Amino acid sequence: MDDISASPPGHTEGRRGRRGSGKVRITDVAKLAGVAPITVSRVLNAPSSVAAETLRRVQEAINRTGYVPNMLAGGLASSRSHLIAALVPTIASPVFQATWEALTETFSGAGYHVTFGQTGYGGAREDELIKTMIARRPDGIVLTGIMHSPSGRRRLIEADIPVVETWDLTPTPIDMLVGFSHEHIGEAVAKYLHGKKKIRIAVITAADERARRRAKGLATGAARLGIATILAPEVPMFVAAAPGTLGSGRKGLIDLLARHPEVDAVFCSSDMLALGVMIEAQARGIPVPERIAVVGYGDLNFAVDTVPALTTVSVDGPAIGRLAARCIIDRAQGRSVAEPIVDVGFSIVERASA
Amino acid sequence: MDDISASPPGHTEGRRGRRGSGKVRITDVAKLAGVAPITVSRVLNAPSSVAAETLRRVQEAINRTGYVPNMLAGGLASSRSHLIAALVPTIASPVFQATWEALTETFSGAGYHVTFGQTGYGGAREDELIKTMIARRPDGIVLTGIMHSPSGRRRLIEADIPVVETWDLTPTPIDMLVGFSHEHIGEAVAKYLHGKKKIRIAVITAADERARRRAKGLATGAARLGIATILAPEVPMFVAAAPGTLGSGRKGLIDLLARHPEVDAVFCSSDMLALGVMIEAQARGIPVPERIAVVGYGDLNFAVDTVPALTTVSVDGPAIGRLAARCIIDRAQGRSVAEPIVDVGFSIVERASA
DNA sequence: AGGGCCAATGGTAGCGCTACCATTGATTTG
DNA sequence: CAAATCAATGGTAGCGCTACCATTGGCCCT
Repeated sequence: MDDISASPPGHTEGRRGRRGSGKVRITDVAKLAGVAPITVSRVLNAPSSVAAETLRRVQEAINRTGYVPNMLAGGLASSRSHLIAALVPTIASPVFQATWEALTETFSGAGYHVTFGQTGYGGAREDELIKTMIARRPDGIVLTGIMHSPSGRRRLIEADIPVVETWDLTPTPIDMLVGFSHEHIGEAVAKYLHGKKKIRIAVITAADERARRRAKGLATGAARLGIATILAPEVPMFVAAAPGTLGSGRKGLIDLLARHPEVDAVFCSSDMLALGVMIEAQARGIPVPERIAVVGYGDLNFAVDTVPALTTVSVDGPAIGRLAARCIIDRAQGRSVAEPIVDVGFSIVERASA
Repeated sequence: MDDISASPPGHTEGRRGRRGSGKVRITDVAKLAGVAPITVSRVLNAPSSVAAETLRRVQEAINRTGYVPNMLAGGLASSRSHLIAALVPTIASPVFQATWEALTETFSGAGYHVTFGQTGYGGAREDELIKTMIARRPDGIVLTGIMHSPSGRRRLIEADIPVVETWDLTPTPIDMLVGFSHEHIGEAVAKYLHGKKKIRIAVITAADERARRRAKGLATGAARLGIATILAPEVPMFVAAAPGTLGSGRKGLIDLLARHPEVDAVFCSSDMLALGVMIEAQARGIPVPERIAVVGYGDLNFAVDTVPALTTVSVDGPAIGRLAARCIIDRAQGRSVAEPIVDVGFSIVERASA
């Protein structure tokens, strides 16, 4: 009872039975520590409910054996997988980076692991992905944008898992929501550029639904102010796979100037596009912002270092991540979520390019 | 036996017993289809072993009930989680993007889901992360770079899970390896710049171990060629968290020119840094490549569109991803892996900047 | 025709963990 | 001082699935 006899750090003692991984299990640790398996479980999941001396003994046994709990088994038994599924267009998009970082960080602090599933910007694999995600029984699901597909919505609702939609706004979320209005951004940019005496505003955008809504907002705002907009056709290259690239920004400006030489301002759907526009402008000797003003979106870390420094739309990405995580954690702990719909807003960061 | 009577698409029939998710289980589907649970399991996991008519009936039952298998239970029972853990510095780094994309794609095609764990560039949380990853019993683990920490190596070996190390080379991998030599890259760049009559080469690098080894390779190569190098101290900002930024590239060049005005070439540890260098050079009226040549690393999608177009080191990222996935898939299927150590090499893409 | 073989399906017994209730002994309370 | 309370621990019975080994019936072979 008080003798913790060391056993050789368990392996190759002939795999037991017909199945099993042949690895250390909770019962092995329990035996070594002279307690019941459930006590080891408590040491791991609710250490405050175990006596100090017992805690010590069990922890020593864990170290001695190199025990690593099997979360598949734990999750199955407790219906808590400690897993969060995040559906994102692509993990590499710098626009969302800060959000996923904060999300991961916040969840990690609460004992959850975030796993990302990539839907692609078209959202084609979305439905299939939701199914495979639900198959792992996550404790929460975070979506990028609003889930539009009815089948996807149904699946999520039937799965009975807390869901947070992010980076957008709708009066009818599936469950919870942390985002902002893309239409309002467009309108605000129109107003901003109007204030800068720009009257012929164009848009260069990647084929992204939310970007398109920002463009629509711009058109609405401009119309209201009585100024012209030129909604350029989508930049044809690089559009599908990823957020806009430097190259498509350059091509966008070339195309735009060919068709509408009178343009005096461009609203880009990402800072990378905006950088491309400015590089092309510089190559052609077009002064920014005097001749053409450029506004980006995302406020990426390089925006402050471009020449001229980029005026851009900034969204508090980390806040979205933190709040989304909070929503799910609160829900998981049985607390009711005070604000199931949060608008984090946005701001226009004025620099030199517009 | 032949009557598939519809039951109301199961929910809210009062959660059974004291536990359980209250959701459709495999037995519910089996009952509805008039078969044993194991047959439903086979429909899902080995459909070719089931008669066509049975297959049809079971699939209809699955659709009717909206059944989504519980992979926690399945994984526990079969010791196959269909999960792959990938440890990466940060998911957002554009340098690795193509690799993770190909990796995810290849695994996805074989029925695996890839989950990413972020170690941070310092690798501080690495050990802890490995533990939590192993707790989910992945069928394979993919590492970015070589695992150096002895405790990490031990854990991985004891876990008895296939491991692939990537993006680097070592004669003593834990298990399998797909990468290339960073030293050789440095040497090749030295040779390349020497061929361009550059004799005072500097390095601007992020605080990344592999980047530092490329710099070392450059020094080695330059020394062998009898030309000078200036190994600049690390750019002090943005260094820890992420790959180099545009801003740190600009700062790097400023710093370098202040201390070593004679510099005639700069090797950057990432294309983003290189872009920053070129922007700063342009702002100062320094002609690239005539006065200073710039070489990047990564061959990111914007490299071809910078002004001047960026000469950079290209690595076949997708190949690394595909091959790493193949290694693990082969191993999982009991096949022996023909080449457990693969050197994918690299190339220098000559454009205008050097 | 009898044996062997194979394709298709099922019964049973776990996988490794935790929820749910005991149970124990020590401590408090009226 | 008996009853009630509490902190600490344990026994039992699953969680939902699949490995393993039958079992069944049809087909081929000699």
